[in-house]
Formats: sequence, structure tokens, C-alpha cells
Amino acid sequence: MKYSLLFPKTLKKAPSGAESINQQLLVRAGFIHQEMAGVYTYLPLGWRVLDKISDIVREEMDKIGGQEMLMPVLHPKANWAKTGRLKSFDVLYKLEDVVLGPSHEEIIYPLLSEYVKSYKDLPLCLYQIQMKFRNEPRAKAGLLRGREFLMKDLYSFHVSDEDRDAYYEKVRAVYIKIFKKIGLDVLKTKAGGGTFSDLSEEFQVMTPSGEDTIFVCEKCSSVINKELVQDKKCLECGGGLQEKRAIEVGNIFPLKRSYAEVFNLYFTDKNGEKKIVSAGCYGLGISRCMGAIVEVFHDGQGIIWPESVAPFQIHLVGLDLEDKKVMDEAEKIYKLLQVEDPERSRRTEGIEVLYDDRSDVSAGVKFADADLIGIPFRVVVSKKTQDKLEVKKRSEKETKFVSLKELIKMIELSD
RNA sequence: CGGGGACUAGUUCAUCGGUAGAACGCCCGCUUUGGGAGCGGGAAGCACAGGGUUCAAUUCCCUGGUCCCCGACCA
Repeated sequence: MKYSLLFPKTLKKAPSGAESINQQLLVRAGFIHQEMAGVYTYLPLGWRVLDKISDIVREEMDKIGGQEMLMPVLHPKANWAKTGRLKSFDVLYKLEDVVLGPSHEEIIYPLLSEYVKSYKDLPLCLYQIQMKFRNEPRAKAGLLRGREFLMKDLYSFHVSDEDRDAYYEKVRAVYIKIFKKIGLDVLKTKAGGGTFSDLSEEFQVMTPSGEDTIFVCEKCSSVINKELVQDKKCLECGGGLQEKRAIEVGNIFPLKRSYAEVFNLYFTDKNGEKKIVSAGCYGLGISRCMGAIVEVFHDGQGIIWPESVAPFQIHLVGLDLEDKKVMDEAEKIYKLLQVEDPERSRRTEGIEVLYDDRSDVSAGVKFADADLIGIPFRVVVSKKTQDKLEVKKRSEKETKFVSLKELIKMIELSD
């Protein structure tokens, strides 16, 4: 992608009102644009990041037998009346005859009750990645608490609670793997289950800017959400608890039996007996992860994307482009990088490169923009670089002069 | 949903009871290119909306809206 064509350009200042780090940097760097409180447009750069995160999530969901599909945003109001959540789910957006989906039990249970009849139809693991709608009384902190947000929700259905619990363990392990892949260290946290279940487990990213309060046991280091804390004592070992701030990026629930009862989700087992289906639901906030990553990975100049989720791998900066030789060299490198390694294909054949081809701005502007946008590798081509490339990792200070081959090797190794 | 703050050019802000100004950005020209360059010129505004006070309101007062912050809430 040529920077001169990229929509939109960076901003020197964040709009007033953008106070959280993730909002300031994502808005200034041109990843998102706020439309209302808690509602954002994902601009080309931001959408690429969401797409990267989604792809990682998909890959792992598929590995544990998940099948991706897409359920509707508009839900029949009657279904929500049936479960009682038309009233109890207090952040539900209600329209005249429909509600906007904040979660999809009210869709997937009736759906499955039409198809699942036998133990042979189970287990079944279905997921989607979709915008969710929740009328938060106070949307805040950029992408961390929106009223419209991108989420992956997986639902699993089983012949027994034991089978469900075994799968639940699997999902828990995969979640930790996913968060690690996208650069986030998470803590598993015990929490309440709201309208879904009695208890649940959350995945929390510890950071001072987090908007959740969690408690970490000084003795056994288990972690508990504040809603479960009484007397500031650990539930596991009775040890003292330390209060910390964190961002909840995932939440998994063994679902209440009542959903299956309400929507008549039963099956016939081997012995011809009618049995109730056991289920779990597993949420992961894709857009919130994007915000959390920025909260964790940034410095005074801008964002520092982990390589796995960066919108591009290389930010190629062309300087002295009025010099035809330099310009030709930069263009050549730009093209070579993109076709050099077809194994890395995603949107383009080869490495994803953002090429700053502008000839009407100073070097300083280009460097400042590169730092702000936060692509992992900055590669400069200029009069100085001759037949080498000047490479600097966004996360490091030193620059190195390397050949094109060495650069490609660097990128492959760091993957 | 309680408490607080804000709303003026595309953006960040200044102004102030007497009909609006800078910087950045944008457009044109020249100059310039290793950390947000320089000079000159230009375009750019129903001052959130409605009501009041006043000879006169962007400015003071009231109501509403929107956004932000603190709390409550948060599957």
C-alpha cells in the first residue's frame, strides 16, 4: 500500500475528548474514527488489525472443532421474552419488534432445537465473529467499552455436563494461546456469570488503565473479580488479596440449563431416553483486544504493534525521492518485498508493506508518522542507504544496514 | 442512572456584552528534504439547539442535546 493513497492521513493532535491512550493513538494514527460515544468506524488500518486478530482466533477455533457461521443482528423479541432476558439483560437495545443481538443464546438454542435430535448430532461447536450491541450506560475508554463492538462468540453443545466441562477446559487453554499469540499476557479470573451462568471465568490483561478491578492472591496468586470478593480473602487459600486494574478480553461460561429447557433442546441417547443438552458459551472481544494491545504496547511516539497483529509488516520510508535513482530503488524494493515470499500471502503476495512514497513532506514527518502508526519494521531507502537498507524495529532504538535478503530473513525469524 | 467539566474554522485552542482570531491542516507559488522545515498569498465560521435578560448575547441566565471524566452498573 502506498501511503500517499492510504485513507486517512495521521493527525497531529487527538480530538478533544479522546483521553484514553488507545483512543488517542488509534484516532491520531488513523485506525479508527469515533461516530458517537462507544461507536467507531474502523478505518483501513484499523480494519486490517481486526482482521489479523480475527484470523488468529479463527485458526484456533477451527482447531478445536469450531465451525464458523454468522447469525443475525436482529433477534425476534419473543425469544428474549421467553428467557426472561428481555427484562433482565439491562443493556439490551430494544426496537419495536426486534432487539439488537448482544449475545446469541436466544438464536442458537432455537436453531439447534430444530436440528439436534440424537446423541449422534453431538457434540457441536459453532462460532461467529460479529458486531455485538449493548447499550452501556457509560461507554468509555475508546475501544475498551463500546456500545457496538466486534466479538467472537463460540457455543458448544454436549450430551453431558462432563463432556461440556472437558471441552470448556480445552477452550480455556486455547484462549490463553490466542492471547499469547496476539501479544497479551492474561490472567484467568473467577467471576460471576450474570444472566448466563452461576460462575464464569474471565481473561484479564493487567494494566493500570484497565477499567475492571481484580484481586490477586498474594499467596497462591489466583485471581478473583471484585464481584466475588468478600473480606478481601482468597477463595482458594484464604490469603490476602491485592487490588489491580485490568481489561477483560474474554469470558467463558458453562451455560445454565434453563436455556435448553426454554427452547426445548433435548436429544435421544443410546438407550432411547430423552436427555437435555449441556452447553457452554465462550466470548472473546476482538475490538477490545485491539484497544488493550495499544494500552499495553505504546510509547511517547505512538503504537508498537506486536508483529502478529500489525496492519503491515514493513513501513518502507522513501527519502530523497526527488532523486530518480533513489526513487527507482525504493519502488524496486517495494515491489520485491511484496512478491519475494508467496508463503506469507494474506492480502498481497508476499510481505505486507506500507510504502511512504510522499515527496511533499519532510523526513521528520515520515519518521513521526512511522512511529505513530507503529508497524514493526521501519525500512529506509535514501541517498545514504546505497545498495543496503536501513532497518529499525519499532520496539528498538538501533538501526542496522542490511541487504534485502537479510531483511527478509529478519522478518521470518521474528515470526 | 447520580456528580463534575466541555461545546467557537477540518483539528487543537484563544477571545469576549458592541456582529470573531491564532496555530496546525487544506489550496496556489517559490524554496526545502535524516526527526512533525521556511517565505509569500488564499479558501475556510448560523460560535450545539431553543428560550430568556439586555439598546445589543458567541459571551450572562434557563431548558434540551452531544461529548469527556468520576462513581453506580457491566453477559
